[in-house]
Amino acid sequence: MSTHLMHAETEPSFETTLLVRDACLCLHAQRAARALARRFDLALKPVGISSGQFSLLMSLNRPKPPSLGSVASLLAMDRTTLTANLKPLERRELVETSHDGADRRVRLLSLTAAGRAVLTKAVPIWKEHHAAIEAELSDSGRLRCDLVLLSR
Amino acid sequence: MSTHLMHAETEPSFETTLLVRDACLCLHAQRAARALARRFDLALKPVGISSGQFSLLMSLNRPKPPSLGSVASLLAMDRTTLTANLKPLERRELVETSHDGADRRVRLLSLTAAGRAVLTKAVPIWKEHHAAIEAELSDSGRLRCDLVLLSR
DNA sequence: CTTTATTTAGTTGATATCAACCTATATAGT
DNA sequence: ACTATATAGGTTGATATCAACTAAATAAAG
Repeated sequence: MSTHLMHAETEPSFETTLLVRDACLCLHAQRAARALARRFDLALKPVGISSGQFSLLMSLNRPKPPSLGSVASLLAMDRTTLTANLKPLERRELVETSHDGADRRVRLLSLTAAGRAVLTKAVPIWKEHHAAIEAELSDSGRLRCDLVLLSR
Repeated sequence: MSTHLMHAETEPSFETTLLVRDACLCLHAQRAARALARRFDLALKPVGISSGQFSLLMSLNRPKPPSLGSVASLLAMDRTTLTANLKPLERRELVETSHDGADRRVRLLSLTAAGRAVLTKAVPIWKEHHAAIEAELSDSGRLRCDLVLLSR
């Protein structure tokens, strides 16, 4: 009788492991994200922010202050993660929060002058390093497109 | 005199922000990694492991126990992150460690029978959900290839 | 056979990540 | 107005992530 018909749960073979390791997009995305984050962390160290903080500060550089929830959604990040990420930036007074007059539940996020100054120094660094990374890829536009798809 | 010649550091415009937000592969990779992790976290919840723990357990399913460093390198993860990630798995006795007789610095990692049993249940879930994700992409092989490139 | 450099891993401290649970405010249905 | 539901956000606890520093063992240089 075959194991399939018996519904026996045999342990995954080494071959299965290799297949999963090679194929798993979740793993590959994590690996790539970690490697990229470290790369930008290092590049942005002179400015004193991490890659994630750069993305967050950038997302706050708008004409009108966005709400916490909309930024979390933009970054595909849990609301509570964003709350935590804001703490060190508020402590360093790069970001400040205010309340929406119309809807008192909403917490609006905005950059301080110091926050904008940090971005001013960070953007040229980002441009330089991002260009280097795109040069390593054959079609960065297509990759971006796929990543956006995966983010829903 | 132009601001360029003065090397004046003007604040990044909203247009610059939009460019960076749209283009930044670091941000897109983080977003995709977060979204994929959440998706597999949810799928693997019945088995009691996270997506990261699945990847780690899978990477230990080998004929010969690998060293901590080699696994960290495989996962493109800091050594010390791996040390931390092992703790809950060791506590639950899904993973155990031993020492290499030849080189006493090396810590060898291996699955316990319980760890293999968890993988046995997790692999079919992974296969199902991973197939669904690949179906959403036009060319998953190419994406994988790019992600590997970015992981170095 | 020492002395030095390299490799392997652990510890600490800061930040990041999310689920589960909770509060306050706003909106819809009656 | 009044209750029910939905929405925006916070708090807590567990795990994840990495840099900086430390300790131990090995390998290389002399």
